[in-house]
Amino acid sequence: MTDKETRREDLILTAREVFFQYGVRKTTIDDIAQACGMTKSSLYHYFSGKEDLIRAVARMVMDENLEKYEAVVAKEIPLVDSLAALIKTIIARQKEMYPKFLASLEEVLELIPMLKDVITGYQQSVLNLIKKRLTKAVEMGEYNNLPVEEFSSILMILIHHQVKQCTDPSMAVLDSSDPYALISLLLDPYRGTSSAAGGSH
Amino acid sequence: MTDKETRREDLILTAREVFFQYGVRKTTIDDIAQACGMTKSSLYHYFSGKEDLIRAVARMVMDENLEKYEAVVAKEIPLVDSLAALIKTIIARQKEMYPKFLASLEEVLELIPMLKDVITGYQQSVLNLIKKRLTKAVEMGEYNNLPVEEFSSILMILIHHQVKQCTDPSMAVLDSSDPYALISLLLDPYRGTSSAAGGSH
Amino acid sequence: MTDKETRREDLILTAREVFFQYGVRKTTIDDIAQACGMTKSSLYHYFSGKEDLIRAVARMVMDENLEKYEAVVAKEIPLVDSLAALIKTIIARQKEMYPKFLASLEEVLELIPMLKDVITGYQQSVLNLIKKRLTKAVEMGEYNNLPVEEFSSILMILIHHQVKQCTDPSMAVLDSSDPYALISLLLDPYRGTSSAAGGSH
Amino acid sequence: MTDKETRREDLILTAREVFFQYGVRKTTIDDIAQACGMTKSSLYHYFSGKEDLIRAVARMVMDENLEKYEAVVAKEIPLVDSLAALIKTIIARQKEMYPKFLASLEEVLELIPMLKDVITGYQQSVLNLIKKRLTKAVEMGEYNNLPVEEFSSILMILIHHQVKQCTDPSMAVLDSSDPYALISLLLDPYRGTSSAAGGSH
DNA sequence: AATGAATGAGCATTCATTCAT
DNA sequence: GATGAATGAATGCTCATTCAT
Repeated sequence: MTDKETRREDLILTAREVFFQYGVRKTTIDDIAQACGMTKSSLYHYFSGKEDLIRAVARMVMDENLEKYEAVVAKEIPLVDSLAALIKTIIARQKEMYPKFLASLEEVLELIPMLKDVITGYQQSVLNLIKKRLTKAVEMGEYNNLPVEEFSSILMILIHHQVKQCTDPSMAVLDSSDPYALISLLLDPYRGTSSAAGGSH
Repeated sequence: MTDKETRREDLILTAREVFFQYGVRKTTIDDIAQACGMTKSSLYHYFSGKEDLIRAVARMVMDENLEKYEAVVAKEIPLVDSLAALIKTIIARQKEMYPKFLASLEEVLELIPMLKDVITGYQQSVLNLIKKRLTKAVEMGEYNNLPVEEFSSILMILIHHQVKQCTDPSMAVLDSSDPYALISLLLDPYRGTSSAAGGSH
Repeated sequence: MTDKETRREDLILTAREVFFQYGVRKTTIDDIAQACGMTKSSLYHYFSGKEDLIRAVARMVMDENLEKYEAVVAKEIPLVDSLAALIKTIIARQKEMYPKFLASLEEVLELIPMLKDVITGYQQSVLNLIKKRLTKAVEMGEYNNLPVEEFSSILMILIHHQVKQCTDPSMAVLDSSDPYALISLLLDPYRGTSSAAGGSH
Repeated sequence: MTDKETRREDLILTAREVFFQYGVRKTTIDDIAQACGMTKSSLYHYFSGKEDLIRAVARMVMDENLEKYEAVVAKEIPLVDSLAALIKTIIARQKEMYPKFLASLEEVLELIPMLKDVITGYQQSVLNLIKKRLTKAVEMGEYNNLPVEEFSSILMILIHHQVKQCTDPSMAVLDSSDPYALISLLLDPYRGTSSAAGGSH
């Protein structure tokens, strides 16, 4: 990686902070430049414009996230634990780094509609992670008659919501204190006779 | 109601149309004034600013909606039918009148964070509608062991998502073609022995 | 004319001064606003943008000019005197009001290509003025065998050049001290036997 | 010529290409640097700034042109042919190499008013070429009573205009299809009795 | 009650130029 | 001799809001 590319990566990191602190739309090129300790014009040395900047940040965030989530789901633990761990990871990631992540994604779409494919692809990837995990659980006989398609989506949506809630607790609709309980609640009716079905919670 | 207050109500109606056609952020005071057949400045006689306008519209919309939703849930039909009807009503309301409703709510929050309480209250009201209906179904023995709290929230979240999807189908995660089937899927495991438990679907 | 329209006309007059002092491209909206004693934003109350402003000024200038030129050519004097008077009028107009007139017209075209038709039309109008006058002289037998088409164009081009020279004397190629002599030089070979052919110079 | 000077000449050649492809104003230092296969900063080793660059290119272009034009006029052919050939050469030069030449010259003047002397000198040189040729024709008895001064200027101006037209046909005022005919038209009245007066057209 | 007029703060982008290495 | 990095100044346009009439 050249010097310029390295610096660019650093700048993306900084930009990410700013974007997710103020939101994508309210963030000025000037804001980012200041946070980077340089002038607006200098920033244009590394990025062709605000869109380029947003695109880069979005890509970085999505890549990082997917990598982490895949690692979590890959662990050999019971389904419910696995999903609960996934939720916790996702939420932790938001809290730790991007308080306005999802709100921003929607803003991003408004500013750069062309990014829709990228974002949709990202969401599909997360959805597929869940789907694969459910399928595996069914194949191993831990669950019977589980409508994998539907439950993948339902879980995805619930996760999405909990992530949002953790960003803005005042919007709470569903008590997110215990993801494990929530998942159990939904999946228990389909639990198989296999002794490995439940989690170790 | 004074003359001024009556006029104000009319203006709110008009503003609502404009807000939900262009979205809250993109709508300028000028847009609304024009639609109201008056000038920007005149609008300031009735509203203290854009925030006041948004607040008023938001309140009106929420009140109207709640009234409609309550009427739907009040009907004496099986639970699943009732909930499916609610979803359909909510979605229909969006499509029919406010194609950008939800997007706008989020924009609103960004522009006027102080409105958060109002919106949260609205969502709690909808949630309570669902909770009451579920409770009633349980009390009537149609469902057993149904965790009302949790399922109210889950349903609320899924409705929220489906409404969003109907606005922007490209973001689809869960196939929304048949709300009835989805609800059945979730509630069936708790269906009681009572013959009235299921819907007439 | 409403108050706003009157004010607009005033602003156009001021804008004209600024445009032709600094040139169209170098003139900032801010420059004009300042000259008008108002702020940028206020100017946008009267004009939709820089293009609108330029368009308005261009129209005003062309209309005024054509009116004056037509009056000059309408006078019942010998051809050479008539044309010499036209040249003098055009030049006087430039000197008196718009030191950068022609340069600006070209800048205008670069900024707003859609104005090309308007400008071309203006030039055609001036050309037609000359053509009509030549034709009349031929019909009255003052000149014989005069190729009207060609000489109209040639005269037009020479006028164009002299106007340019008067703006920037350092670019002088043709001594413009005596337009009358120049025109005589070109037209004399075609002078008819009629005693009215020449001018009273 | 030192190494640096040689390199400078090369760079001027390249810069010329770029200037006349995009026009002087729209050409950025970066554009030229890229075309030269170096960076902006490096260019500043050879030129003190954009002005220096423009100046150098302008001088080169003028020198080249004058050389070519002199060669054309030096040929021993009838006057009208000679002038027609000159026009054709000038126009060809524009079309072949610098589609934006004249526009650029005017842009140049706007950007660097100090270049006015240089350009004026160039135009005087071309004018002198024409004057010399006319004088020679008169001395050889091909034309009588031809006002050399005036006609030199007139021809110069018409050439200038035709060159412009060939760049932007929409601005056409004078049909440029046949320069020969135009020149004949102007000069014929002064043709001498000498058999060599006319052209071989 | 209504309005025309005016405004200030805000923003993405471009480009010639400088300078340390 | 070459370059990457950094910069400052410039510019057209938008919009919520205020105020005198």
